[in-house]
Amino acid sequence: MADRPGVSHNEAVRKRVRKGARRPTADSLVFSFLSAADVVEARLEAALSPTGLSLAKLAVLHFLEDAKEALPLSDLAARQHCVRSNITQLMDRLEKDGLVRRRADPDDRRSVLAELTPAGEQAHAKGVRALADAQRAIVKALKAGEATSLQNALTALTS
Amino acid sequence: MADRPGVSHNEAVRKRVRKGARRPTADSLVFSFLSAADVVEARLEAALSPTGLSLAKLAVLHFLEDAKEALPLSDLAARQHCVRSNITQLMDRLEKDGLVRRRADPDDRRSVLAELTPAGEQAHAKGVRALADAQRAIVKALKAGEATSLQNALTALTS
DNA sequence: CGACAACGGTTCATATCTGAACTAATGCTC
DNA sequence: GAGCATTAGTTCAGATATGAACCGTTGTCG
Repeated sequence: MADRPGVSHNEAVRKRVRKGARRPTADSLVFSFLSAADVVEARLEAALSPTGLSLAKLAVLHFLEDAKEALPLSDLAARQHCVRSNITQLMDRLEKDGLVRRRADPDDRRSVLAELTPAGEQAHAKGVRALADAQRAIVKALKAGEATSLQNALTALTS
Repeated sequence: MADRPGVSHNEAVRKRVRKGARRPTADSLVFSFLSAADVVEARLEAALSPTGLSLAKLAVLHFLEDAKEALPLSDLAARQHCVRSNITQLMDRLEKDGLVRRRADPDDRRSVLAELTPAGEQAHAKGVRALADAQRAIVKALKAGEATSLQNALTALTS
């Protein structure tokens, strides 16, 4: 077997799902949940890949487009729910891609502002379109009732 | 805000969930799904962290314990659903932790076998216990019907 | 048998991510 | 206004992943 591209990574543990259990055990349910999430995430990532974007990169572009103005990197970290060092690196890659620019904040010399380049705006538009298509395709697999009950289960799980 | 530990990483994009939409839109459902998975995964990871294990490491230990014999690294990659280079590195770290050993395969000089050390067996036992507790706690948040309908939705999503 | 494809592992470059340590700038407080 | 905590960003080390390139080994086939 060649190195398959793939659904992948940590999905591993999750796949230990006993077949044929009628009332799902705690571990089978939890792991099939995580495994399903990996599958879904991989599909989004795959839908995005022709645009050269990842979910992480698109998120940054999206925040900037959404805000309609340059944002401090801390702000991006807060919106991304990640640590600042992650944004530093993401920005490095996005800047190398020519999709964003770093700019000094005139009002606070500690702060660095991120802004979209024209290329960044275009990439964002493409990315959003590709993503929306993929999301619709995914949700289409659910019957109406399933979508609602899934939503309820998600709320229960994270509350 | 200090760099909070946390739930984290790519959860970012997923959080763009419109509040108060009665019939969830495709993107809100998909992103709240991925976001919920991050929360759940973070809880498992947190439950495991006192044992010094990650989900990735525990999975490897689990496969070895389960097989009751040394396994070739390719085999681990297949079970983990990941590329072989990932296993090479995971094994390096596990070996540094003293939890597994690499051994030559007498029947195939290309192959390298992984086997548990006594410390690895103990770590596995602890890890499995911690994980099971966490899984039960997570599933307990679901009502009986919710668990079943969640399972159905997961099947529909990944089929 | 000898060429060559396929396999098993490693190595390297790269992408995400975290968290700790550091620097510079700002704000607060006595 | 000097001193100190806080904030913003970066840097570094390290975990987890992918995928390409590489090297022995094995197995197959003309």
